[in-house]
Amino acid sequence: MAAEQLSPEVCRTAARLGRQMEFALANAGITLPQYRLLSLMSEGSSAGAVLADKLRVSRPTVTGIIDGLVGRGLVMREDDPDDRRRMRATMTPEGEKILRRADAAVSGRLLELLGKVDPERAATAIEGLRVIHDALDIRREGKLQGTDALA
Amino acid sequence: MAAEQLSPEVCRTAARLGRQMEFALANAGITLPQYRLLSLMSEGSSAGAVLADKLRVSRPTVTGIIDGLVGRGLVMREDDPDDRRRMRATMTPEGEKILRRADAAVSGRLLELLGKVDPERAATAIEGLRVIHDALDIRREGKLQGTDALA
DNA sequence: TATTGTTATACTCTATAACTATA
DNA sequence: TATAGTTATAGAGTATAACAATA
Repeated sequence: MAAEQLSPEVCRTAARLGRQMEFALANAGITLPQYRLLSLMSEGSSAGAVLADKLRVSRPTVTGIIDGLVGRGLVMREDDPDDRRRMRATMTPEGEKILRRADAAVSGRLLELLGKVDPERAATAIEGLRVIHDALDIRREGKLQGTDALA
Repeated sequence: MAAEQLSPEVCRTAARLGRQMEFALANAGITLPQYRLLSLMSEGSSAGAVLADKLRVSRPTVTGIIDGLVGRGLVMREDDPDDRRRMRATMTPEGEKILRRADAAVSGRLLELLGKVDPERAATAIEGLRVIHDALDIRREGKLQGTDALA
């Protein structure tokens, strides 16, 4: 590191990568925000406010994404018996199936992409994503301390 | 590499990263698609069809993004004297300024994020993005061979 | 009073189909 | 005929503000 500011190439790569993901996911029949939401649900979160915080989107946005997923039979809305203001979203078997298909599509796209560079460098790219994963999780925990109980 | 399929964590990280970029760019007053388009223009492309191919979006989508940027004074539309069907988009000084601000915002967000992990691992993450950059560019050249003359 | 989720509304991005102007 | 770009239209994701129900 030690860099004061990252090169534009590196910055823009993070932006370009997202479009590649959209493409891969379209083949799996799902959008990027839907993929993010299903991923989060598969980790155990379900209450709307928690999902919104973790995804860093507004609550109406979560309502909309869940509407779409419910409409496609990938998610079900349930009442929370402990607090009747709350909603709980749970994945249907179809939802779990499509999430696995989406993971495979993204994996395929990344591997295809990295197939064009030296294998050692490709390994660096994958390890780099793993690092970013850890950084995002550390950050999420920090930001959300105190609300985790709702997950 | 050698992996048959990448772990869900790695796949989903690529999806989550995009949302982080949206956030950083919002602080700079720009959207992710606008950032992608301005980035591409700063590399020399300007004809609409070429921008659409490189961004991998439809031509009407490019029209829309440029409409927004023109409306904000960040881009100007010009006629191509050589072929009057064609449009050429050029960045205004404000456009260049906001692109630099956007790069800085993204850089700041990435560095802040990676500040939470071991410096050596952070360096791996940045190097990984550089690898992905190269892979994307190699792919872009392959896909667009023959149309490059229009850039 | 505060919180959860939804509704109302508006804007951006996205696509496909149809159109105009030019080649 | 073919290509460049736009318009028309529709759908998804995004936000803020306002609301109802519950705590």
